[in-house]
Amino acid sequence: MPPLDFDDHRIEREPADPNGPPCKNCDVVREIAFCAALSHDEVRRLASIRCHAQLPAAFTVFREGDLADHVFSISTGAVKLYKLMSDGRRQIIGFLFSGDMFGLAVDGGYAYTAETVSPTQVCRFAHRKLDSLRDEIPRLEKKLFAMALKDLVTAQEQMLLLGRKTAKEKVATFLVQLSCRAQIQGLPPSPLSLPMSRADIADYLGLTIETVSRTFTHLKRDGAIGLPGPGHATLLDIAALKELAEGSGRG
Amino acid sequence: MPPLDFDDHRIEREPADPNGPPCKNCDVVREIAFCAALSHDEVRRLASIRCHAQLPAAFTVFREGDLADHVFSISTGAVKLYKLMSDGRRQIIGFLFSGDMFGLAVDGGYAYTAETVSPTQVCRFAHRKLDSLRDEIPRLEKKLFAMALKDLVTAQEQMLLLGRKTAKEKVATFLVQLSCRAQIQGLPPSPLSLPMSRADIADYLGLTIETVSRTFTHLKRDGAIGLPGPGHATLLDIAALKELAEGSGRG
DNA sequence: CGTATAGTTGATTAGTATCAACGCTAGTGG
DNA sequence: CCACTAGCGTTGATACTAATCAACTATACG
Repeated sequence: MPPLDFDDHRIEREPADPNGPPCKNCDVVREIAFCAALSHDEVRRLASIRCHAQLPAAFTVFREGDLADHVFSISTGAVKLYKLMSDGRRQIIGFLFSGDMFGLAVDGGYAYTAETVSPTQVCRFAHRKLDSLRDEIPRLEKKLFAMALKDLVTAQEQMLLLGRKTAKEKVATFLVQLSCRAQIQGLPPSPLSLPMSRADIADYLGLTIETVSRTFTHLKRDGAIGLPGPGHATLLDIAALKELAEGSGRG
Repeated sequence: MPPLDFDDHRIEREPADPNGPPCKNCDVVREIAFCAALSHDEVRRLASIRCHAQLPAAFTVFREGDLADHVFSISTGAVKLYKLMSDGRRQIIGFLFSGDMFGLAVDGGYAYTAETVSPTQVCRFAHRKLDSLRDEIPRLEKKLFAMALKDLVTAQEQMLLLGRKTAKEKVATFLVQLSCRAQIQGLPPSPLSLPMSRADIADYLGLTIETVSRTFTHLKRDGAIGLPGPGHATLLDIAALKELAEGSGRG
């Protein structure tokens, strides 16, 4: 159990004055995905209700069922979202990285637990304050909508993975996902950083730790990947991995 | 392959005149979930861009990857949404019933195929026309957002099912889902209508036809359900089914 | 230096999938 | 009117993937 509350890690809070000078962190805020389409003034208004924090690894941001009073945006780092069953079985709903948002909820309660994977910088927005901005800035509302839809499409893709793919296909898909994700962030597709543990990967793919480990080993023996060290992987044959991910893993 | 286009089943089209009298189908339109929160005038404007159709069973409304030009709302009947892999493996993303919407998409292409399970009445809205209404009616935008979020929460719940639940838990969850759904529609929770085939249920739960059939039989032997005939099930011990659904199925 | 944790590998088991046969119902056509 | 066929669902036998149980290594930590 993390002993600290979110606010113990709070770094700064922008002044609420909407007529003040552009905040010194506008560059950072602008990078945040759901600010990308906004005007300078709109970004400033958004920044005025924001609250920054640096969180350590394995920090629980909120738990499933908690009152959903804030929305979060990741500046740097990685976060996992998961659901638990009463006997401890866990399903990781998604891994999130720079620019991703989380914490939107229906009926006032978060639908999943959010926990940092590595040290992570986040922005926090109070739902109450964000709601009024959403009313005033239609583009913000539309952007949030688009992000929710993209999450939905991603979740549906993951349902196909969980319900119908083999272990090998699952792991290949996971690696390709991370590779694509890295490229979107302007990073190279191949020396891949894997900040999450094998247990996290297993709970994301609906497998056990052992099966994930074995499958990594198999892919390495096949020459598809390299495992230079813990927390890292090189994709040696991305085409083969993509083929596997799309369904050639049942022969 | 369905030989007919959607338009071959079109029944009527509301007049576009926003000053005309309330359309004779306002009752029907009002029932549609995403109209529920709207004013009479707003409903009329929505109705003016709507197009009704009666579709037969097993009718493909659209395919994954098709240009996403319309959003659909179910008046009566049932629809399944699914994704296919190249070798034919299928994952059903969701079963939809009266009041449910589908067809929202990102990047202009549908992310899944939509097919009727039974004869189904739907409303169709052109994205192009709906978009301008969304700009004019903030409540409509908010309602659509809320529905997308609800779909996201449902998808995440299903990810837990697919990744971590046993066959027995999956089937129990499925039955409880349908039962809750029936109650929301004002129907009794127990004599349950199962319009979808065993194959559909299997592809929804990430199982095979045989395992679904066997699991139904087991639940029947346990006294939890009754199977009076094809397409129907009675929930004899809903409490036990809910318990199973939440995770007591691994003993 | 001892301990804890993450990861890998091996042996065995178990839960579903696969393959196969059969019954039931509905629609078809003689 | 009744065989014939096709599709769906059930049941049984067997196979196989991935889980479980267990041992071991490597690394980090106090």
